[in-house]
Amino acid sequence: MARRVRTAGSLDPRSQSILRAVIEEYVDTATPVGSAALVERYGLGVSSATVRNILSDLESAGLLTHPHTSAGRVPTDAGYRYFVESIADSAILPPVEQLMIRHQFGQVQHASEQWFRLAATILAAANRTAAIVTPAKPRTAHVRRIDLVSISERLASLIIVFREGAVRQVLVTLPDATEQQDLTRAAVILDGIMAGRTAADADRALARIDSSGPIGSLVDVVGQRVLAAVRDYDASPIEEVFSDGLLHVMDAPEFDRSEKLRRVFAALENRSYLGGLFDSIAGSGRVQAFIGAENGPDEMRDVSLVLASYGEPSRAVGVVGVLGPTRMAYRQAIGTVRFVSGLMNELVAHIQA
Amino acid sequence: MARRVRTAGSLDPRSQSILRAVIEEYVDTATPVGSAALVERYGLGVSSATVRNILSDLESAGLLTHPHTSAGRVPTDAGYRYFVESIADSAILPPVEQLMIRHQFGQVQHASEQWFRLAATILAAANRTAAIVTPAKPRTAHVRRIDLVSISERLASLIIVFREGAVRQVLVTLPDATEQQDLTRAAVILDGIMAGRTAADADRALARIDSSGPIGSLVDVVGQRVLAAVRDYDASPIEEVFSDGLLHVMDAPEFDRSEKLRRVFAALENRSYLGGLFDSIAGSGRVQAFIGAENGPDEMRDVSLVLASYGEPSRAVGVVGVLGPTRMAYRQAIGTVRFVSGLMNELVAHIQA
DNA sequence: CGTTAGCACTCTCGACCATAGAGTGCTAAC
DNA sequence: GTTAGCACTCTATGGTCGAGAGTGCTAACG
Repeated sequence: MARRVRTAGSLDPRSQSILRAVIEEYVDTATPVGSAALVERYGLGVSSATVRNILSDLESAGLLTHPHTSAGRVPTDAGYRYFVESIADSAILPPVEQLMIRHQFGQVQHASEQWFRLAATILAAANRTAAIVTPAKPRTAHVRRIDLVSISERLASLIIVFREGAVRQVLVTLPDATEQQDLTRAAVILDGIMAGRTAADADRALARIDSSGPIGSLVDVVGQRVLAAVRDYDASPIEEVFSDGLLHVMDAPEFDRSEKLRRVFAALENRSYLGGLFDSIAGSGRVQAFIGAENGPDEMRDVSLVLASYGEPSRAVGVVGVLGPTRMAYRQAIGTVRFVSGLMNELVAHIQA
Repeated sequence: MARRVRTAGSLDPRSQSILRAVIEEYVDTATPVGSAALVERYGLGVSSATVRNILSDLESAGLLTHPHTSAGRVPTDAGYRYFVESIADSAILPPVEQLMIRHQFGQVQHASEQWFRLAATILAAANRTAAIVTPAKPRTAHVRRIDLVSISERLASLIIVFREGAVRQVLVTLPDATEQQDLTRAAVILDGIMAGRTAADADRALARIDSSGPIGSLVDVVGQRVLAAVRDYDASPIEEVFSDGLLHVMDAPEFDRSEKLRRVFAALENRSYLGGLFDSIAGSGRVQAFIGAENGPDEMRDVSLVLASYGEPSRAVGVVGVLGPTRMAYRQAIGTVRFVSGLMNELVAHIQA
């Protein structure tokens, strides 16, 4: 009897508040919620019979389901979606929590790796879910600095600092026995050639290099390694994924029997999936929720992600977010993710000034 | 009727081979093994009744147990221990596999991080267990090189390269607006002061610095940050843990119901436990197995670790190893861990030459 | 004296069944 | 439109039963 409710787009206020109540209760208890429990615990001024009618309407609107005839209601993905849309704008972290998080960032050493870890830890703890953070990564990287440190006669450590903040270190086998002094000279030359360049630029610049003489050939060899490293960095869709709170996911009762859990972990270890997802939000600047089956692949149909990108789209962007069961405290999740992504924005802006 | 068997120390050959058969079968099937199955599948030239007698002896020697009266036998931790001792020396990886692993290491970029990842991946795949690798870390680190890269007027990236191969990057807020040129000068000065030094040495050297003048105060500020970073590096028991194959652990039937699994993951996230364990093997240079309850803490009583250290004890040491259910293919595990740790040894020796 | 066949005994596991409880959907009255 | 009442449905729980697996013991055997 879909009288009151026609489409998910327009719900009368009472239906809406009952939907909220169902979601709230289900998020809390993880068991299907019945009409009696709602009336009892949410002081709606009506009887359970009335609530039953409305629940039935919400069900035919596709926002709730029934595991079986005699069980209570459970939100569908569409139900969560409706809920999320309705709260998205108002989900803002209370100032107290904002302050606490800021404080924690103040405590830590000013190394970007520490920030990513901390961001993941904070998100995980605040939401009792898993959290994911990726470093900001540019589409095409620019070299800022090149350094060579002698390790032994024929081996050196090549260090590349990118404008976007990342640092890469690789070992280089040298064509001839070489002193630190010559390495330093080569590094200065390369620095002059490469600084500010992208992989494509650098390729052209390197072609014009005079590779005669002992230093020349050294510059040539190392230059090629730099190029390879920059290309390598460009090619990987995500640099690294910092995660925390996987235990929280294990604790969720819906992942009791380990099959679903296994699928989730498998999807997480598989970076190409995350990479694709991240592409789709990179630069949008807004918090986005991916609920259950919306995620596409089957292995993620039991979880939701709440993600936001940070950074300047024209420079480098990264992603922060939270992963948990579809039965997730979305308001809290959206609030914390929004705030933390804003914070990461500030940090990145600071670095790329 | 512990006739044939008195202590775990001396077993007659037949008992020994039956113990092996039980372990082999149990590792394979994960179900208690009965006398009939043994006779049938292992062509022992005796009847099941005889085998039963021996099984009973092995049980009173503490090497096997009974889940309940009418079930087959299951190895105890002591049983595995006996088995491990008896094969430890002979567990050597076949040359073909050695070659394949070497080949894979040859494929990868010469960056130490990649090696750790690869080592973990190889160990996990070869044993169908989880694998753990930590970078080689010195007890007290020596600075090899210091570099400063300007990010903005008041912000610079400080890069510290350690003799032992690690690289650390932190951001430094500068006391005054500073050009790259001055940063470079400061870096050269600091490099002169710090190179080859430990935290303690550097502390003394820094105290004697002339911190007057603009460069002087810059050197002072950055010097303190270097010191802090070096101390920080010294203080952390493990730099980082690379792991892979956690999914394999989830797949083991003994971790069906997730409680045990949860405990294992919790123990893994908790670094202090791993740190302690690693301390106890660091520098021994041998492959060591920690079987079930031998691990001490309850949360690890269902798993075994097969670990080896690598590196020069006087320099830096790291750990490689494998983590799986106590029901683990120890021969394979010991073989691969031994080989990979040897490989890591070579790589480290190469770097620290 | 070690080995073996035979057998009674024990315990688990899955199937089956009955019952209690939760919650719905419908009807009829307000 | 709301509500009380009630029949109905489905799950979850617990108990019983039989089959099957495997042991331990006893007595016979070489």
